[in-house]
Amino acid sequence: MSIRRSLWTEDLGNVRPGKQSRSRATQKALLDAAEHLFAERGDEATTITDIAERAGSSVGAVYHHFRDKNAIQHAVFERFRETYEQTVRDAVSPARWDGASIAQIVHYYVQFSLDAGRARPSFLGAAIRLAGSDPEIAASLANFRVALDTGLRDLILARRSEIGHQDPEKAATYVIDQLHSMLRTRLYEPEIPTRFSSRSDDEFVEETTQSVCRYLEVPDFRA
Amino acid sequence: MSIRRSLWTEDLGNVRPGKQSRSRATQKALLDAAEHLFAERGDEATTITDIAERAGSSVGAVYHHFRDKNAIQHAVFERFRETYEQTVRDAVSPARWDGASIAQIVHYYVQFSLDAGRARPSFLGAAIRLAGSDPEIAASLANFRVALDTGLRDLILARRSEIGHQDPEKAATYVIDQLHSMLRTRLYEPEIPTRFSSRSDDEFVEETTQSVCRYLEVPDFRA
DNA sequence: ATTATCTATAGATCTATAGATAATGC
DNA sequence: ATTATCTATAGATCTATAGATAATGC
Repeated sequence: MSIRRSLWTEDLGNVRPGKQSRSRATQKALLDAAEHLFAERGDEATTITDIAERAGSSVGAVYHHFRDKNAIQHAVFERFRETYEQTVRDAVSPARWDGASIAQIVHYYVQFSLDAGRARPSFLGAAIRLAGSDPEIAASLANFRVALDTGLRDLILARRSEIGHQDPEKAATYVIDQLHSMLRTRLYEPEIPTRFSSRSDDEFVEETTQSVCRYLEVPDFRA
Repeated sequence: MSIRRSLWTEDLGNVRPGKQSRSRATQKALLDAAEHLFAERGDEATTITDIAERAGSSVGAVYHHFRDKNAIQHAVFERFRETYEQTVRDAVSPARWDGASIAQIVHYYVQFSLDAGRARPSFLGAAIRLAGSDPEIAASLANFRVALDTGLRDLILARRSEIGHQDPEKAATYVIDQLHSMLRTRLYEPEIPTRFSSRSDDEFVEETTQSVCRYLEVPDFRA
């Protein structure tokens, strides 16, 4: 039997809730395929046939599980969001950084971000490319960014006494921009290589930490 | 009469050399339209009809001037390249910075880049988006980047005696990455706003210069 | 006479659906 | 009996061309 439209129109989800164990496997294969293709060439250059082929499935199966192409895009992003939300919350939890200096926070935060980005390059990569053509996804990603930035900012400003810079609020904001701009360039923009990209991650972490510490005028103490 | 294919196959150009004065005006209108649309939504989401409409022209006219869609993309990039090449060469010419300190170079270079980017946002924006789907354009843009980075690096290392950082080569490379990552984020990535984007360009220039000077350990002297 | 432009449309490509077949689990 | 998958294809959209009409400049 073919898809009953009402099922899709009535509920708000992007994925058909499966009733056989096969469903989950197929859905995962389709989402993995879509995630990689979106990250590599973007959503517009990716066809339904591409996704089905890469997943070792068929076009019909795609439409059994997802209402339309837009639903696939949102499902890919939704999976990213669910996984990432918790990670971000953990990363900037004050408890995690209890007793750490600003230098230590910066050092380990950059290191962690590089490791996370390298572990699954398509993950945030797909989300960033989807945000380019879908305002709803862009808005959701922006919220994430605000949560992450605010968390980091609070961590830094809680250690305000370490800071020599005459305007700690402004300086903390600048530093967060610096970290995220440089991390994103290093991880997700291979089409325009940077000078520093030939150097190791360790050197990147080291120089970034030094740069931030000297700008904020905090002691570079990372024992 | 319709297009003679041989004209396109034989020559290597992307644009038909016009023989009437109308030609130049139509070509400019088409390239302007394409540049803006490519910058806003990317090349894949832009149709030939979109370009013709925005230029106040017709689909037939587009194909009179350009071999195919790919030729339009390359022509847009080519126009960017010709204009930008000279600007970049001027910007990093040693003569221009004769007698300037590192602090002054950084300050005015960032200021100049912001002004140039704001003056014609679609310009580099279109080139960056085109690079995402065209390896040839990506390679050309990468060459640009190398020329610009090398020029800046030479300017900084020619003032090596000002630098306190123990590894001037590494530090100069890092600084160039920092400048270009942050400029690009600030100018061309509106889908993911940054914390600092609510602050003025003047503050951005000021904090960037301070950050660079303190990291390099050069005197922040900008008289 | 040549060059530039327009309208209309053929041909290619992609999304989404129909209808048939295969697998699952009560 | 229900759910999942496949193949084949209708319909929409986009690129590129054909052929007719209008403007230019020797």
